[in-house]
Amino acid sequence: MDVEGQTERRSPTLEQVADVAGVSRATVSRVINGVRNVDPALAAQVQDAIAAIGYVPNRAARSLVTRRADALALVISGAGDGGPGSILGDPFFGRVAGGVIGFLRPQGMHPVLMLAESEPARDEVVEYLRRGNADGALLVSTHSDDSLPARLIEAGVPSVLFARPADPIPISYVDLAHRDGGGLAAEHLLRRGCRMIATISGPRAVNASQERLYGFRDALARHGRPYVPCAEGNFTRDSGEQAMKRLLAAHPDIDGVFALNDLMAQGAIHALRDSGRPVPDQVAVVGFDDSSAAVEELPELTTVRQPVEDMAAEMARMLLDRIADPGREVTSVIFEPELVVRESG
Amino acid sequence: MDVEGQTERRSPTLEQVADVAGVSRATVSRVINGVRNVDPALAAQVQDAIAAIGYVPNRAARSLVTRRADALALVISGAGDGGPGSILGDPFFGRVAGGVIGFLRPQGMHPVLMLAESEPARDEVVEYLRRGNADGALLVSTHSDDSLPARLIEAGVPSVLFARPADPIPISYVDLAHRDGGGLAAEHLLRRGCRMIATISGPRAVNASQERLYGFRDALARHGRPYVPCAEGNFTRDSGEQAMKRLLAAHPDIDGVFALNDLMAQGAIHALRDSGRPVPDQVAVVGFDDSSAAVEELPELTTVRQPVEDMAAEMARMLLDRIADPGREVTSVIFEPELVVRESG
DNA sequence: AGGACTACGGAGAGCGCTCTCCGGCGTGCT
DNA sequence: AGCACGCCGGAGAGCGCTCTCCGTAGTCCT
Repeated sequence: MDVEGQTERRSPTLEQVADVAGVSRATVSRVINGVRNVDPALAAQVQDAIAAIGYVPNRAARSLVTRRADALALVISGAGDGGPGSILGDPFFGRVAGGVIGFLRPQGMHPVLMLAESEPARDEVVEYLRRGNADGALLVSTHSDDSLPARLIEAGVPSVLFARPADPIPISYVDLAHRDGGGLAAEHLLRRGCRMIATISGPRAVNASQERLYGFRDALARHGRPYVPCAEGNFTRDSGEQAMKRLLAAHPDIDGVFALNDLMAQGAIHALRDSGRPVPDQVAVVGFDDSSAAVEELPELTTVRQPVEDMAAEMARMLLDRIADPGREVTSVIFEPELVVRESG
Repeated sequence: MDVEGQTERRSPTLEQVADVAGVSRATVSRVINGVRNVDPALAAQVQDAIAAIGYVPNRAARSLVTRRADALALVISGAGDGGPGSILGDPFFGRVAGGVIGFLRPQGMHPVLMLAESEPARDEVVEYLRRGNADGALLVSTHSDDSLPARLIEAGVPSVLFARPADPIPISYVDLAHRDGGGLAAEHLLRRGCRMIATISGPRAVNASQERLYGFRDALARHGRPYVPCAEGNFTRDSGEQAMKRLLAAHPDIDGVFALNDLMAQGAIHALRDSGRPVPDQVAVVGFDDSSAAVEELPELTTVRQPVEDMAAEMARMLLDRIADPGREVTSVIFEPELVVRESG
């Protein structure tokens, strides 16, 4: 018993296929990659040989010569405090991942999942990509002051962002017309006849939050409502509940609330219920995202839909384009939000 | 301007480092990989050269000779109906991914995320792994009749399962002592003095569901309660709500409910509230998992905690062990659940 | 002091694949 | 009928790295 022989059972190589098919390596390679015309009879021989010995191309060998990893990194950057799990638990990332995978899979690619919630973690992401472990990065940042986009550009790694960068750097991105979304929410609340409208915002550092708020306030201002009270949350359910309590303490007559995401909207609804203000009868609540959280709890949320899966798929498409042609100009695609009216407002 | 020159700006190679440092490639390789003793003075020279020209090792070249991809696949198998997003939206997978990443990252590894919710998708997973894109698979199956574990073994891909396989196949896994968890829930409800106890189960095909139920019923039987009504759900919030309604219709006097996961428990609570039975005052509800859903909604759930992150980390550890030493026997690690008492029961 | 052993750097052979270059043959045009 | 061109298969040179093997130098034991 040769122990070496046991473990060294190697998978068949292209050369073996060539031997079996009675052709050269080059021809086998051409058949596999579909480049140039190969005589149909020869091609069939090659295919038979491949099937006969169960050949699968070796990715490392191919990568070595093509200088492509045929892999993308999906980087969740600027993640929070509660360890790796906390951020991934957010259904938002599930939607992004789902959209990315849905697009990539038909191309035989799969994303490498990376978290970059600390500075050393970000170093590692850059290092990983520089090594050629992936051909590019899909970046989902939770903080707008994230250094990663700039660092990736500097390292020459093709990248596409989900949401525009805070600083003007030459990088492609997809984004939502957040202001329009805020406007949609405002018009809806106005249409419902709300008189005392308040908002629950996200952290100031989050650009999307600012934009939604801006669009909301702007629309209200255009209807002669210059002042909108605002309490700051941090996108968690609990923070929404706390924010709502603060708002109620200051303005007991609130009859309309715009929360900048669904989770905070749910929290707000609970705070309202606790204080004896049924939703939507006394207070209308509008969320943002149309995440799964919007329909998981009653009343189902009226919310501004963000087509996250489509945006994620587009992001992947843009990155693939860019990898195929690195010279191409950076681009951006902005998606339009949509109001989804349900029970809460 | 030579266009070729533009795009062909290649990253420095080990050979260039060797030239700069005035040593051989082998020595540079030894310094980088820390094998054998290298004269400290030479090692320093090499390190300086690496820093000077910004060298990073090429992963493909290394993989080619070491026959290792230094990557693992995290496969979510048997996923459901609602497209890629639906399953990833489940916070459970976020916890698994978080646990895996938390363990893998310190080793410089990152999981490749794959979905295998259809037969062609499973084919692709096998193919992907056979190509050597990853050294092994971390498999999270939602259905016990999943063919993937067996196929991966057959393909010689080192694999570790989250939850034991339905059929006895030689594969390593981590799992929870689900029966003990069911027992914990039963004893808690008994302790609370519940008289009419019902259960909301998951799909029959899910082994974990059967086990939790078995443990629950067994504990009840030991206390002279041979019969426990059961309505079947499918682990979604809505199915829990529907199941609860069916249970109430058949047994209006229910005062204790054990739902086999938190989401269904939340749904049950809503159904109970809608029917004018406050939780926990009239009916005690116990969930399972201690997912983020358990505390996102009021009342916060009394539930059986499953240490998913720890289990996922252990799974990664086991897989790495197995890859390092393929001859090693398959093993299993069973985690103990823990009762977390909150407001709902 | 001589021999054997250890320590450590260098040379060189690939790992499995792609791709350029070359050559032979068949076809169409003059 | 001769020549040029296009089509397609084969040969061979690497891609960047690791690792075995070898040689030299230093060390310890008898």
